[in-house]
Amino acid sequence: MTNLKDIAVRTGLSINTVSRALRGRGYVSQSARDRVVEAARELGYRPNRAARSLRCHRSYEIAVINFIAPTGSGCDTLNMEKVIGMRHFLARTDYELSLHFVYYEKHFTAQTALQIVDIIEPRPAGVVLLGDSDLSLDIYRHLVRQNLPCVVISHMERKDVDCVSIGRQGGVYQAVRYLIGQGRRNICYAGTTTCRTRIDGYCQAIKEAGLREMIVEADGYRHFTGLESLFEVGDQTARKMLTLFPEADAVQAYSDYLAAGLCAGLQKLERRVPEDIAVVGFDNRELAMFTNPPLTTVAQPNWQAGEAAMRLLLQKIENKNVGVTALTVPMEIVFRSSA
Amino acid sequence: MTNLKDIAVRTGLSINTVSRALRGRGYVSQSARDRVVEAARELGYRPNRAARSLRCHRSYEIAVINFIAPTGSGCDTLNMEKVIGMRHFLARTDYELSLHFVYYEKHFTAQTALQIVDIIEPRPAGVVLLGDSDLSLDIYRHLVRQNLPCVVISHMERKDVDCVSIGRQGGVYQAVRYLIGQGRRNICYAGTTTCRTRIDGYCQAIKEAGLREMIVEADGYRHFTGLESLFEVGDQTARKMLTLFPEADAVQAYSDYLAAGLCAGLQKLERRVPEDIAVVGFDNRELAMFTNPPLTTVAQPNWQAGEAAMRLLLQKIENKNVGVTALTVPMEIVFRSSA
DNA sequence: TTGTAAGCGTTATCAC
DNA sequence: GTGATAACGCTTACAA
Repeated sequence: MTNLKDIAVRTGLSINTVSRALRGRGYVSQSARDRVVEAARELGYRPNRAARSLRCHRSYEIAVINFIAPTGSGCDTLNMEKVIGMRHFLARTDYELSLHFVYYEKHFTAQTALQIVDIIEPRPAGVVLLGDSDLSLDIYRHLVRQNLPCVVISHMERKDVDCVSIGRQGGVYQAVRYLIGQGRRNICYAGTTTCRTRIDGYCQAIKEAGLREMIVEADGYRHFTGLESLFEVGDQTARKMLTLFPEADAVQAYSDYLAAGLCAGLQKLERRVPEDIAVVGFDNRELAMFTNPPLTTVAQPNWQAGEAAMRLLLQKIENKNVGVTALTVPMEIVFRSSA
Repeated sequence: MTNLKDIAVRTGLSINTVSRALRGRGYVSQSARDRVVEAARELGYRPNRAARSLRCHRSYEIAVINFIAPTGSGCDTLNMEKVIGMRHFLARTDYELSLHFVYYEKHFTAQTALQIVDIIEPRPAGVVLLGDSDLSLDIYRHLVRQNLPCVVISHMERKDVDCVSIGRQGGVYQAVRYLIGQGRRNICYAGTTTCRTRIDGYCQAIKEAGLREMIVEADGYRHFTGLESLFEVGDQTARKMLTLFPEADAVQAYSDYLAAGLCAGLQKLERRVPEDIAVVGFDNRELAMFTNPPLTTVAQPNWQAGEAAMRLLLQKIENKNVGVTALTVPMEIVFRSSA
């Protein structure tokens, strides 16, 4: 493996000068720099990160920690898209992205703590926390206390931690406004009512338009054990919705999964989608393209969220004095056929 | 951060002895060892990986390089599942998993790819190559020439490189046998005919049962620009299939995407799935749960493939003399309603 | 503008 | 059994 010494020998300069030339620091004459760069290219020089880290007391590794609920499917696609966005932002920088999964029980356990220790043992330059959980916040504080730059990608829009959040409320607000613009007047919201962000967006739009709030709790949704049962929940929710609000002509669903079930359920009940009832999904998962009809849905800007989180993290790594920053990435509606 | 020196000072031993005691190598008296271990625990000692790497000329990083076609959606879910399998296998080892993406253009040459790989990769302990491409093989040879342990997760079952492949042929073979067992006698295969593995499995089962080969080329499938058009291709393929083989009572599709389109297309043509025609998908993507009816499909054992690849890679890293090993991970049928 | 020398934390080699 | 000592490749004072 080529090292600085090889280049020094080749160019007849000292190791030191070579180092400066390659990093563009300090005084190096143009001719020396040119020779060094040329030699480095020819010899296929790649800096030894271990040596650099050792000398500089500094790591070039960014750890992404993905919290995974034991009930879940392993790892959410949407989170992986965020990771890809992060990786993309890191391209052409000196940083590596290392991927970690932490399986959590409901609360912070000794088990969780151990997993975290293993992850930060090699002292990453920074950490991105991914996945829904109050746990994220505990870990965030823990890491910050250790002086590790850290960014959370969060469900909620919080101002007290470094975080990037997806503008869920604004997304649903937009979608409902769109439905209103299409002439719908009896717009339901279907989903879990424990999670407020989406509902707040819905209520805001409904209120502004002077319409009636029609919220349908999707029973059993929170305690699902797999996606297939979720689909059935959508089916039942369709029935419930039409019983509570027979006049419904549109529905904003909590998720694409629910929306898919909702479409099927409504069709079984002889309602046409979107002619009789418009259905709007949430997340823009792959399946949104394959439902009947394909779903109009509020899309998560995963890629952008990942990029934004990484940009913020690098800022914090390179300038530790940056204050707490909270960003919100707006959602966008993807129009297909269901609304 | 505690280092060996701190422990040496604390125990009154030399750094060297401390190092040996902690690694369990060489001669160290029991009492010395006990004192060292105790002190290490108290001080919360964690080895400095950068120093160790530097000294031992050895990295603790495993790079996963995912080749991505620019037409694709960014990163295939199935590949990410493999990555998760790999990460899982790495838990509780000293290795990190670092993630890389290489987007290749149409006229991307092996040369370009090599340059990119060289740039993104500062000496990992090993490399896993992921994603469809002849490029993978060129890169594989390049890395092996550099003495870098390397494993490919491949579409084809090859014997000349270290690789883990998914038993596609066997998967389709099983599925067609299942269809035959269900009393189907006019079983089609629909998909691209340029890709032979699946077709070989199909033909094998058909031949063994003395049935007629009925292969339907899915026109336009190869040159799709997005998933939505794929859905339409399935639709058209249904039409074509019924024209060519009106007696068809089952079809093995090239992919779940195609199968989804096929189901919709067949239903438009007044055929019931599975009563009139059974449809079997391939891949077991998330969408297979949301089609109408939910797809019976040949499932990729992604997690296992990832684990197997990582197990093989670690073997190669830790014992460079291991010969070329090719593994095949069998596929399994997931039964839903479409067949 | 360039070179010299020290040191980051660890492990390997050797002498005691 | 144990302890000096010398690397590993790089960066940073500081000297020239």
